[in-house]
Amino acid sequence: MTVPRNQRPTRVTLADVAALAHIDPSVVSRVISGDERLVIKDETRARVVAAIKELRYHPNAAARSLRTAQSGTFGLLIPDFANPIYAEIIKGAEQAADEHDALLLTGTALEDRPERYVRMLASGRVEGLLLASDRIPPDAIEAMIATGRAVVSVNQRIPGVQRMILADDERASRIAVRHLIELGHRRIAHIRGPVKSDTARRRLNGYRRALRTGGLQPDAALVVGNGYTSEAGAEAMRELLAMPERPTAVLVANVAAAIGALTAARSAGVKIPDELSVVAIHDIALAANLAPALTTVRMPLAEMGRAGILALLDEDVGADIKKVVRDTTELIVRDSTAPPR
Amino acid sequence: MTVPRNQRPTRVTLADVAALAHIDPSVVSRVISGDERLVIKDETRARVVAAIKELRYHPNAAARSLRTAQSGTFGLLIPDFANPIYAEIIKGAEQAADEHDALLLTGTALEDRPERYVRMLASGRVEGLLLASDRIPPDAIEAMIATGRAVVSVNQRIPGVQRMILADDERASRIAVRHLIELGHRRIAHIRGPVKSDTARRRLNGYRRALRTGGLQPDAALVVGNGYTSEAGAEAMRELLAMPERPTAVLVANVAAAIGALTAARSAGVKIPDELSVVAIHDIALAANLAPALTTVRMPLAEMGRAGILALLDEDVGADIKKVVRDTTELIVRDSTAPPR
DNA sequence: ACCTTCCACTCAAACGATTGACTGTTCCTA
DNA sequence: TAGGAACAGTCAATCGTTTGAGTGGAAGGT
Repeated sequence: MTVPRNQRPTRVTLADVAALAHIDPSVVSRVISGDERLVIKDETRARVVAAIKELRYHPNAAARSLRTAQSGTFGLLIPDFANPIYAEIIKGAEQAADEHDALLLTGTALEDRPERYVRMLASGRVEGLLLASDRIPPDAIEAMIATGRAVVSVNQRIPGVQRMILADDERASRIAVRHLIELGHRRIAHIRGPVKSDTARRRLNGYRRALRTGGLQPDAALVVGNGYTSEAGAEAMRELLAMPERPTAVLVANVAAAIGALTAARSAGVKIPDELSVVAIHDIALAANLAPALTTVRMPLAEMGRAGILALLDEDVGADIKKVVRDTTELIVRDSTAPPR
Repeated sequence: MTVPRNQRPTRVTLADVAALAHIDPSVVSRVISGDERLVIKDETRARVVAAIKELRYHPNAAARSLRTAQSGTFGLLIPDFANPIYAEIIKGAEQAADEHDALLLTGTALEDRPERYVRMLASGRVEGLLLASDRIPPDAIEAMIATGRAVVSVNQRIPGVQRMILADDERASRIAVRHLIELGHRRIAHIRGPVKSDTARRRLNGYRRALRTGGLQPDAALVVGNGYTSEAGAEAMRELLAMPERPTAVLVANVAAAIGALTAARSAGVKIPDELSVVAIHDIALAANLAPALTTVRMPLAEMGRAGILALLDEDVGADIKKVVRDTTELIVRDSTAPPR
């Protein structure tokens, strides 16, 4: 068996196609781009199409990009691929990009090398950047904005970024807490996200507001935690369980933290939901497979990814936007919440 | 507050830098690329560097790419971002790419549009492609190979792809089954992956071989399942639990399936590990947070991603490779395995 | 018979960086 | 003191597409 030696038979170019079709390269270019103003005989067009097919011609992306100053690629920065909520954001963004014939280059914002992403923008490799990570140093943010290209943050506010796609975090918390109050809980704790996180703050606000709306007095002692990781969630749960008067229910600000919290509760022999109800923000497929299956508030993650790409495509880079995606925020009741004993 | 209007002050080019430094563009180019053969006064070099800094010059990626015929970007195709094992592969690949100043464009192989990825290769947008998905139609594979660019499969064999990075799937199964046998199990089942999957087949082989090595006779009735999803795992577990004479232990071919299997067992009221030991292939952070914490065999996922990128960087596209990454394959015992009652 | 319009194309200048081949000084050596 | 090396750069072609501006002939109107 011989390996077909496609040893780069000198790349096929527009000129090759044009020569084969006995026509000027510019016509081939216009045929490919579907130029409306092109007037051409059907027969000639057919010759061009046939030549493209025969030579398996594919336009060179770099040349096109150089000429048009567009790369057809957008960037998306996330903190960690292993966190399933970003998988949802990526899916939404990828699909939206795909629908607009663009590519999506997703990367983790390696804290030590933020200038990589500034370069991506400044060099024109990507036309715009979606920021879904809160770990980008302020000076890198500033440098990104300074490139004059589209930069949009999703799922968070970032100082200096005037265009953002947000979910209604407050409302998500309120929905969750209302559920717990309706079940009869009075002593409701909150495992919150990172202190410096914008979403964590908004979820905390929603938690407080919902308590008051339900006629309960927020108790600062019942707010613990400082992180969106399962380790942070486990740590916070241990803190709650060590309290002299334990809460009967807890809202966890993020599903990753909730996974750790459930594990910590299990280790401590606490029965869920009998002794403690748990509800978390973010619904992912995994939630149904936890023990017990986790009650969650679904957040429009994929929708935010999609909206982010649409915002990048919107050519008006100057205009500020603050779009809140909310339509699919809803409570999904599973087995981790029940009335208090 | 006025928004700084970086309304594209007509892009900064090499010529601008050269003009500011009173030198020829070619010198600037050579300074930037670190050309060894360039002879230049220290003072001149300093002027160039200062001009670059002052203008915030960043070389245009498209122009460079057009001239050098290199894009500095590699592609990685996965079936699904939500599957945590791919997060590991991505991490390894991204880091390796980063170390070589390359970018990684990760995408899901949307079954309906495989030609997108052929185009990515053929248009020169990516220099090489890593295939970690088994859902790519054969004709798309063929078209990719036909571009003459580097294509390497990771974690699987793909017909037509002569370069691959594999893990030792057989060995992973053997390690897992040996563990079960050492615990005293005699009736050991296997929840296998997709029938057409290469890795699933190799894991099945390892399972059979380990049974024989342990003096046990493989029983075809104890091999169930056909998928790497949690749904498939749950379904397979139900099948096992419905058997008149239940197994006392099961090897699940993949951690996603294991998650579903655990859920199904829990729903059926089966105590793990008391009534049934479960061990799965692939170790991910989540495994420690399942109920019970899952015993796994760690596979070198990140290492495969890394090795894949290195293979793409290896310019010799013609040479076949079959590299097995194995160094980190090891058993991680948690709470889901115990001696049979 | 002359002018205009339409048709079906062709021409050539960009886009911005890279790179092999030169050029014009000094300085040294034989 | 002629010849060559070392120095410090300059020149210009090239990568492959896109796109505004042109061109020559046929058809149509007056």
